[in-house]
Amino acid sequence: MTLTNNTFIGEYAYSLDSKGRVNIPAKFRQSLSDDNEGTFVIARGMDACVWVYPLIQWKDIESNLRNLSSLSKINRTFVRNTARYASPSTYDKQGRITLTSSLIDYADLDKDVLIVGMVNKIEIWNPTRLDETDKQNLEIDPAAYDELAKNIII
Amino acid sequence: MTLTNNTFIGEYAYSLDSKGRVNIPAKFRQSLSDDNEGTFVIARGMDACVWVYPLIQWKDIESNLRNLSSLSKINRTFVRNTARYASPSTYDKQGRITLTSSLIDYADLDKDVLIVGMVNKIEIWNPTRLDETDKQNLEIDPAAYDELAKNIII
DNA sequence: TAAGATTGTGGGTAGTTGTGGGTAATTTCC
DNA sequence: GGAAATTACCCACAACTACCCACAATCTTA
Repeated sequence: MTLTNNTFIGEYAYSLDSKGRVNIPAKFRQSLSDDNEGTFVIARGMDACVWVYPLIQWKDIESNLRNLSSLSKINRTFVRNTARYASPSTYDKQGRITLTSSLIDYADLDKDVLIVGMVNKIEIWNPTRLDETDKQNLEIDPAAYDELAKNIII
Repeated sequence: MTLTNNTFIGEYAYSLDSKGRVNIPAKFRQSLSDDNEGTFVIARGMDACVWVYPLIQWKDIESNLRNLSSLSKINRTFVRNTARYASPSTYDKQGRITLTSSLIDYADLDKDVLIVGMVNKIEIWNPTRLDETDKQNLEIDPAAYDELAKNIII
């Protein structure tokens, strides 16, 4: 039942325990290729959530960051903000990763969390924050959204 | 008799059992190519129904989503809304797939369901909801049909 | 028309998955 | 260098899911 390697879809309601651990859904783990070595890289999301990349995917991002010249101010800022809060996390025998308290604070995570598959990465949300973000996104220009949808036949 | 591979037409009245399983019509299963690995991807429909894609069809959508950079907010929203409610489902020896309770709620499914072939995908409806949707659609602007006629020969 | 094959539906069971907590190893700090 | 705190690893259990078997209704074929 594996789709494409290192690809994640679906939504799961899990819980963050007192030690800062969250389960990675079994379906996501099955999709991981071996060269990820059971390791993810967790980072700040652009929205109020935690981004979780499989190691392989992150290495790709790293090499892209490497190509951004630090001569440009926006590049420096972007690279700094991306790299600064990122950290690797290997999952235990039960399939859980440990989040840093800095990221738990950033995403405002409590006991109940939502794990969302974002195709090439995973998002961890406080359900309330995700609701709020959803509502804000209703204000997105429908024309721009349609334009995007036009290029993808669903 | 199979028409084209991975192509679905016709309507079937089946039932959703207490475990959330629905049968995929035998005719639909016969049309599936082997590279689908007996797997569908179920997702939220644009109407109040469940969309069921053969794996191959979904992989196409997935690879389009993969190419959308998450730097852009509209891209993130689009990927999230599409991927979030999707989930793979392999059919069992009897040819049934299991629906998630989230999708059963969304489509307001009860025991009796209607399976509708939509050419490249399958729809699962609550019969009452489909009736309602049909009635609303009678009010479609004839001009819209004329516009459609430009794109398809029937 | 009758026998056989196929198809749709229901339910039992064994294995998997999510979650909590305990203990040992490691790191930090005085 | 040693105590305290933190982290990593392991075990246990309850809930759930996937797999299997059974049977009745329908369709096919001779």
